[in-house]
Amino acid sequence: MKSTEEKILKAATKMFSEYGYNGVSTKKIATAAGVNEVTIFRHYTNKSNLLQAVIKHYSFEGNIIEKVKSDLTGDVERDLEIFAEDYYMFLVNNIKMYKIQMREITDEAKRFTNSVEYVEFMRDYLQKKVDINEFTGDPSIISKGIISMIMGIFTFNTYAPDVFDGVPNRRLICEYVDKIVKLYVVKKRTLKC
Amino acid sequence: MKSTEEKILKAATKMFSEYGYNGVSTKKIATAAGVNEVTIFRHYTNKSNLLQAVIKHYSFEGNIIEKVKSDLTGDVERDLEIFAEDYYMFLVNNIKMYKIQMREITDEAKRFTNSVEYVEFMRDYLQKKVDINEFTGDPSIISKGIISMIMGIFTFNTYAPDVFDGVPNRRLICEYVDKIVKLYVVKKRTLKC
DNA sequence: TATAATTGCAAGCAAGTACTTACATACAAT
DNA sequence: ATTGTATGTAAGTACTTGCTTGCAATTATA
Repeated sequence: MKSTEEKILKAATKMFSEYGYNGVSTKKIATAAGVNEVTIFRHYTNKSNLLQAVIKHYSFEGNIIEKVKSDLTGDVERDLEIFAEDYYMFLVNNIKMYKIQMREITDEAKRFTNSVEYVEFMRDYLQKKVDINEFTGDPSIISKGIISMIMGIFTFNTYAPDVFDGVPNRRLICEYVDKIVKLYVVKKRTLKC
Repeated sequence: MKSTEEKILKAATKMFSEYGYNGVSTKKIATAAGVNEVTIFRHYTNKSNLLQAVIKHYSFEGNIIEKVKSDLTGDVERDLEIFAEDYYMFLVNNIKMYKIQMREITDEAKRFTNSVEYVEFMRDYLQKKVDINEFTGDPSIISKGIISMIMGIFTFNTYAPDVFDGVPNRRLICEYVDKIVKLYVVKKRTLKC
């Protein structure tokens, strides 16, 4: 059984992501959550505070660095795929928060902080592989390129899937990772796509 | 001297892109435009209609297909750079509309229609180059990859520039185009970045 | 069983919103 | 000089919104 706070938080996340902060009323959020409007104010004081709670709740939920750390194998080629896949799944799983961040967070420094950490972590990983001569690309550029590509694919897929005309996201991601492998990984294996 | 309608349209574009449709009042748009609120209703009937006018006005302004057609040289390597540069500049020049599209257009089919046309045009261009053996990549995948990469770079740069940590957008774009040239262009020239 | 905490309900308030109406003013075309 | 057109001003209407208050009902705890 879900607690009242959870119900409110879940409904708020859904409504904010669909209609935007100013596009939905506390009354509607309450209805969606199946609680009385007053209950929202009792728990979160005011509407703005509720949005902050939604954002805060998300940052604990989606710890992508821990996830990728536990997935990595040590093999550069495989790990590049994992970096791409994990980041893509992170966006897919947090699509509501992605939309909220796009719309409501006005402070740049607080937006996509997960992505900032992720790209730094990937850069450091690749640098180590460069040091032991397993990888020849520029870690800073490659890591930023990978998450940019995935963000772009995800953005189009979310807002204008027509652009891809049926070509699946993973195919595009795989093709891109393949290019990097071909050009910069020392011991290449077979191509995946 | 700008006409009243232009002043309103410009102010509305700015306000909608910054604060969202529901985040700004007609009163505020009027003040920003330096006209009386009533004048807005006389020209655009209602607020929703004003948003439509903003979107419509933009679709005439940013004809990216005509632009790239006149820029293309026939040389694959150079033209790939042009496709990338023109699309990037298109996004930069229309950043306000980009934000409005993200926030306010709920009908997917009407979002990023320019990009849909652009990617089709690029795909057809590349297919011709494949037919005459100047290019060996998959036109459908490569064209979608290019605009995805640029969209991703632009998205991060707009919403979370921290991700790039000072690395310029054009550098990332150039690196990506270089990869495609290296792998798929038959007669390669020198590298650009 | 008694007590405390959580929630629902009804009413309301102050402010803001989109939009309207009526009238006055400025200016350009005839 | 007159007329039509575009704009400003002032006032107001009907509605929504965020938020509060008081009280009753329910549930959990002791």
